[in-house]
Amino acid sequence: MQPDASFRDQVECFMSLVPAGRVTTYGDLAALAGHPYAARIVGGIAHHGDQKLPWHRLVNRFGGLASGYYGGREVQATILETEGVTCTDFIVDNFAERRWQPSL
DNA sequence: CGAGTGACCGCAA
DNA sequence: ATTGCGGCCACTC
Repeated sequence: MQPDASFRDQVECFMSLVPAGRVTTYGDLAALAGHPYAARIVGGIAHHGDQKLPWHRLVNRFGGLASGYYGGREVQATILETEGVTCTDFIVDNFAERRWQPSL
């Protein structure tokens, strides 16, 4: 969270802080970056951002996997299971309890 | 610089 | 209950 870090940088920063076995929503990341209404930007950036970041831990507010994820949703689901997150029909199981939050 | 786009969110019909 | 539409903001071309 550098002062000169752009919205995109802040999102990527929080993203890298997300622990394995935990997921977060676009809206939450956007709000953490300081723009609660920029949830779409997070997704847009993600597609153009670094695949090295845990984008697979990004889900919509329903806890469902994103559509059009790099490689395919099945890949993301598999990765999430590898992280310790169980998914059913591309939906994170116990999403409410698996949702990661920075200061809560 | 201007316009278009986007892996979303929320509400209305 | 489900479906459709608009809107906010930042990033890309």
